[in-house]
Amino acid sequence: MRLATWNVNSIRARRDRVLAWLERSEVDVLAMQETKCKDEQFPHEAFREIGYEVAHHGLSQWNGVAVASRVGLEDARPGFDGMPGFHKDPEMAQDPEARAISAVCDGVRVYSLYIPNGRELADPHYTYKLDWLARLREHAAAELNADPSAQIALTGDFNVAPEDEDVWDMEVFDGKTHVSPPEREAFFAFDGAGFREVTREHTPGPGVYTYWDYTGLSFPKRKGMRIDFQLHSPALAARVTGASIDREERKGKGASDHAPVVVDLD
DNA sequence: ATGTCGTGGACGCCACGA
Repeated sequence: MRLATWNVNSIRARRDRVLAWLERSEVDVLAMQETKCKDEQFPHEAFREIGYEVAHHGLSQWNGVAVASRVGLEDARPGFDGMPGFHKDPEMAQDPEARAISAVCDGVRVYSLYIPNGRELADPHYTYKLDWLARLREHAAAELNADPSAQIALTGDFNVAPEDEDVWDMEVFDGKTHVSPPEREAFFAFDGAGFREVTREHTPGPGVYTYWDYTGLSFPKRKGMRIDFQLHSPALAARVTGASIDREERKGKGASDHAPVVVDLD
């Protein structure tokens, strides 16, 4: 089975490009983030025509996550137990956001995750990001604890660059989000919960990224970040035979600012 | 070979998020 994750940055703007990529990439399951649409706006029929069933969770023009599969799609669940919401005023009620969905595809529970950006270190969004990651870890740990043989994939845009080599210049990120010690601790805590990041060993750096900002010619200048990952439970990680980052998809007009991150399973 | 992109609201720009 081939399992991919891709922040598509609007499925309506990217529909034909995503479909064309699916048709030639031999991907069986694709987790998408930032679909930027409500459920009724998702182009389910176009995916169905090329053989993929889709579970989508979108509440507004922000966020939006989906799992597309051509090997079965069962028990789709939006969110996860304990998922926090957000409001820019911490005193107000926190609004739910469409940042997580999961479904079982050929025996694997695949999560599509869009971790909050954090914005600035002093922003409430940063606290939200850390809380969101901690709650996700607690949920994933409980799910694995209930069945240690479960095949679980936590895939998506983590908005964390875990290693210094995951950004093009650490000095530029001094005092910024994505590289702060608490964010990195929150990321590595998944390892302690039994979830191993499986793509890096097959796509070693430095200079290997999954995201390049649209501004300032960052892609041709190779100023990117590695922030998209796949964290697998032990039973799933044992099946991994390879991984790749399709940076060709970042090229040309109409590209997402993220590249697909692909894992091959036996 | 490329000097941001996408969405929505009230337009033909602005606000917002990234």
